[in-house]
Amino acid sequence: MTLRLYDTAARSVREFDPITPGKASLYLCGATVQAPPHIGHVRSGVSFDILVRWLRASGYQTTFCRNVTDIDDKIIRVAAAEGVPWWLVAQRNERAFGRAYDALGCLPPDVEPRATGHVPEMIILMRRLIEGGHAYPADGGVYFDVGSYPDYGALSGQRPEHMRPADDTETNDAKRDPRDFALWKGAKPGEPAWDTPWGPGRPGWHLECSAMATKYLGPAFDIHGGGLDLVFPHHENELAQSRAAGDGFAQYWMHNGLVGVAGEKMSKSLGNSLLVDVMVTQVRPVELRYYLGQAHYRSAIEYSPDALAEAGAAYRRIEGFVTRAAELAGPAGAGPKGAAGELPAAGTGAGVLPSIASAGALPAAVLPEAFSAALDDDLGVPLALAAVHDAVRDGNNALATGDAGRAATRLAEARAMLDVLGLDPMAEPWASRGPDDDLYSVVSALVSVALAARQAARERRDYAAADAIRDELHAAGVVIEDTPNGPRWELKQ
RNA sequence: GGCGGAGUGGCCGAGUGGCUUAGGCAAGGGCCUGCAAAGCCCUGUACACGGGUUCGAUUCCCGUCUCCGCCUCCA
Repeated sequence: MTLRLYDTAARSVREFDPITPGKASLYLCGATVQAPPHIGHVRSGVSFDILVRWLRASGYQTTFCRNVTDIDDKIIRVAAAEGVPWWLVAQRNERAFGRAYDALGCLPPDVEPRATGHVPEMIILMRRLIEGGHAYPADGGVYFDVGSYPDYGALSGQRPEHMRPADDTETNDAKRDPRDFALWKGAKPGEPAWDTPWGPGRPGWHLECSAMATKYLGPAFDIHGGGLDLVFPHHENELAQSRAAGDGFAQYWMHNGLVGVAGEKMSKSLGNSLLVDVMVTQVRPVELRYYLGQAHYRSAIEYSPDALAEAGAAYRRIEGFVTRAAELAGPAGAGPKGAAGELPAAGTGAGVLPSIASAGALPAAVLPEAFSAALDDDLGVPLALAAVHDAVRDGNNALATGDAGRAATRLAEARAMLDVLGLDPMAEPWASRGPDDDLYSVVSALVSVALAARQAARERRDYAAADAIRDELHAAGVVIEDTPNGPRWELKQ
């Protein structure tokens, strides 16, 4: 089974046939750092993070480039409103995006270029376009001549003749045609500017992505990704300008579905943004990742607190199995959570699987066929998660019947699958405090004392006392479970 | 006006021309447990509406309704 991906340009699923066998290159339109990220932004990040992990797990040597657009109209506007330099706004929001990606467990890209650092590359690209008759300088700016490029509209299906004229067309009569778009915007008084042969100004949004993508991935690369809302005009314009300049550019265009709230797209102007910084204080980041990743990446998500809570419950079921099975597997597979001290080290011990994130390892050997087939089919995460749940159920059965060997096998499978999805509870960044933690050892000792007292009470059938101890521990955030091998405990929240 | 997408059981969410009632959450029943928690087993209902094609359609086609995204800054 080979990887098949939906290509927006082809409007169909295509077999992935990379430019260089064994390698994959991916450019993702990342943040325009004009505001802090909301969960729609990180849904895109999570979706393509899963793609990168799957490409690597499938053996592709993958180069992942995710840009930062650190100059645009809104950044300038926000800075002016606050009376601070534009770069202060850009830096602040870039940090917030970085926090959000990290919090959601998105692997860092191999390259994360900023637009303002690539003006020379943009100048070169503009010069090529002007010399080729596809662009023209006018009134301080440089514009792409849509009429010079017959394939314009190939990606989005939009035809220039059908486009609604922009409302502000009359205010920009430098353009030869209303549909022409700015490659470079001429400087206005008080605005940041970079020098070019055509005068000072700043990058147009589309140009920078073409310049950065081809600089780091080559004139032709494999996959270009982004949110569905970027298909037109942004990606259409990128494609037009790069192809017009003679570059092969992206071979596959992938777009993730948007996250809606109350029937509307999330957007700052509507005031309905669910900011990641706020969300992660209300829900565990790993559960937020599960929620954003569980639906197919091309589906629209309509946010609701209930749906988020359900996703959290589903994840906790998976996590519960992994934690309990790892404890049974012994120290080699010991979980990050509070381990029940006295459990016998039964089983073969699954050990700690190498993480794709850290080692680029290939756990494909342990990946169930159903899982791989699901992801190969245009990243079918929903079906892949069904395979995870199958392993969890069977693993729980094994645990219940004391079949340690089978439990260990299922644990290994589950963790390998979860690693591909960035959801392995025992891998970075989800692993929580464990025996290495100073405070943990104190808590562990205290809980052990309490559990011993509870056991004593149970043995003399003083259940009221035993339950009182359990309730008090519970109130303190320590949850007790009695197992055939004795009580175990975990810190919850 | 143009382009694209969606309407699935209480909820989230896959998928397919006729056997997967995907999977999860929630619910009910049972097992286990001193009780609880966790876990396991079992159970239920669906495919927006109206036509058409077909031996047969939730899945294909047409129409209707509703919704969403884009055409302007946007993941």
